Amino acid sequence: MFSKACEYAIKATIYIAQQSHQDRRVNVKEVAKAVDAPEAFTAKILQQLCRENILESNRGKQGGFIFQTDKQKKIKIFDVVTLIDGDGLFTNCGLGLQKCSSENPCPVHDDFKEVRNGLIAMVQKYSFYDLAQKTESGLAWLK
Amino acid sequence: MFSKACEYAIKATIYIAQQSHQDRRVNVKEVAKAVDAPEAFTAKILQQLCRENILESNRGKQGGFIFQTDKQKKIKIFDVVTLIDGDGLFTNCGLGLQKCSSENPCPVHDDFKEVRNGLIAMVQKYSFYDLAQKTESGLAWLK
DNA sequence: TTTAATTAAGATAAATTTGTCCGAATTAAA
DNA sequence: TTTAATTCGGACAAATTTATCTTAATTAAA
Repeated sequence: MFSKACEYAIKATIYIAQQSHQDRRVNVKEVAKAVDAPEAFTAKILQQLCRENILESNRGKQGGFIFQTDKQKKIKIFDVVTLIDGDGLFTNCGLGLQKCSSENPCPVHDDFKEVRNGLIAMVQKYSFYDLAQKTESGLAWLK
Repeated sequence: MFSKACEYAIKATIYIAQQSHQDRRVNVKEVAKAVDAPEAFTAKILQQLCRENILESNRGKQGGFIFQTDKQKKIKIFDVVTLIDGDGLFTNCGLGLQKCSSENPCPVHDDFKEVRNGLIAMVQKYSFYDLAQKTESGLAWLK
C-alpha cells in the first residue's frame, strides 16, 4: 500500500509530534529506534520532511527535529503520503489503465473508486496532533 | 496498490477469459497488445499463472493460452493478487508494524482495517467470468 | 519430414526502492 | 576556543521489481 519510506515517514512524524508536545527535540537515532526503522534511511526521510516544511530541524549539539503544534493540527497522513509516494495511490486506476474514467472504465472502476474514497477519507481523518495524542495516551503504538 | 506484474496479470487473465468464451487460444503477443503490457514480461506472468493452474497453455503452432470457463467462475481477482503479490496487502499493518493487533494497534488500526476489508470485498466480488462478460459487452475496457 | 509458430526456462539487464557511508557545516556546551 | 553532537548533502551499495534476450522444447501445418 504505502512504500517503506512512507511508513517510516508517518511513524517518525507521529513520534516527533509526540515529543514536541513536551518541547523535546529528538535526534535521528532516537526517532529511528522509536519507530523501528533504519537510522540512515530515516535521516534521509526526515530531511525531506524538513525541506517540505513539515518538520523543523536544528543542527549541532542539542539539535534535532521538532514538529510545531499548530502545524501538527493542520497536517494529515494524506499530506505525508502525497509528499513521499506522490498522489498515484489516490488518483491512478487500480489496474493501471492510462485513461480510466467513467467513459472508459476498467472492469473494477466503480468498486475501486469506493475503496479508494475510503482510503482517502482515512488518511484525511486524523491530524498528526490527534495521532500523537492517541499514541501518547497509550491507545496506539509505533512498533 | 497492486504491483505492475499484478495489474498485467489481472488484465491478461480477463482478456484470455473473454477469448476463451469463443474457444479462441491466444498467444502472448496478442494478450500483451490487448492489455497494453510489455510482451516478454507478460510471457513470464502467464507462465506463472499456468504453473499455478489458473490458465492452461499449449506450445507450438496454433498454441496459446486458454482459461477454462468453469475455472473462470471460481477464480477471483483476490486469487491472482495473492498469487502474484502475496497476501501482504490483505494482512500486513498499514504502517508496517511487525505485530499490529487490537492489543498493540498502530495509530490507524481500526480505520485501516475497514479500508482493507473494503478492498478484500472488492477483489472477492467478481469472478473472472463476470469481469470478462463485462468487458465483452463493452461496459469495461482493458486499456 | 521439414518448417514456422508457439510456450518454457534461465540468464541478463535496467530501473526503482531501500539502505549505508562519509565528509562538511553547524551549534551548544565544556 | 575547542570539542562533541548533531543535521545536510552527495555518493555509493544492495535488494527488489520491471523488463528483455536467447536457446530449447513442442506442435500443427505445409
